[in-house]
Amino acid sequence: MAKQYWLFKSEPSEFSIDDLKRVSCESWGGVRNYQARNFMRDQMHVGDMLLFYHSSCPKPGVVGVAKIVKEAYPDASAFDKSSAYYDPKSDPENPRWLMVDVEFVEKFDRLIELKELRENSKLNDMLILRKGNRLSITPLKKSEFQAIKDME
DNA sequence: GCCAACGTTGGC
DNA sequence: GCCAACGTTGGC
Repeated sequence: MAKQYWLFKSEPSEFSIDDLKRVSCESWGGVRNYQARNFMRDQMHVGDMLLFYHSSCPKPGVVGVAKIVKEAYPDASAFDKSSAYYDPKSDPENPRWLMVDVEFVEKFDRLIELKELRENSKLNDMLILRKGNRLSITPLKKSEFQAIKDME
């Protein structure tokens, strides 16, 4: 299985690259979008690499790298009434929502801002740059992953 | 199965 | 805080 590449968005006020560095490994729960879930369920494998992106903050952009260390499994927060991610329609017998575990790899020496991503012609097709894109998990081409790493 | 209304996301 | 874009819901 060829290694695949992803971009994960996170609001740094909720969970930042520094948080991931501190805990080293985190279960990526709370995804409540079918497209993003399907990526996890159907295409994500142990060893895949991901770029960590900070969204909804003063300086959105890519801040580091992580990798998948556990493939999709049920997101228990969907069954937890006290959780902000509780979904009464997710049946424990047939869980609707999934999560993966990600492990910290590196924090970039600098933030690669959204503005710079837009200026890089190698990234013209990147989903995250498309207007109105709201997916929290998007696939990346290897060339895009590499191009962004090279911008550091 | 259509589609209007509504809620959420996320950049600015 | 605004607003464009999108996903989801629910009435019909």
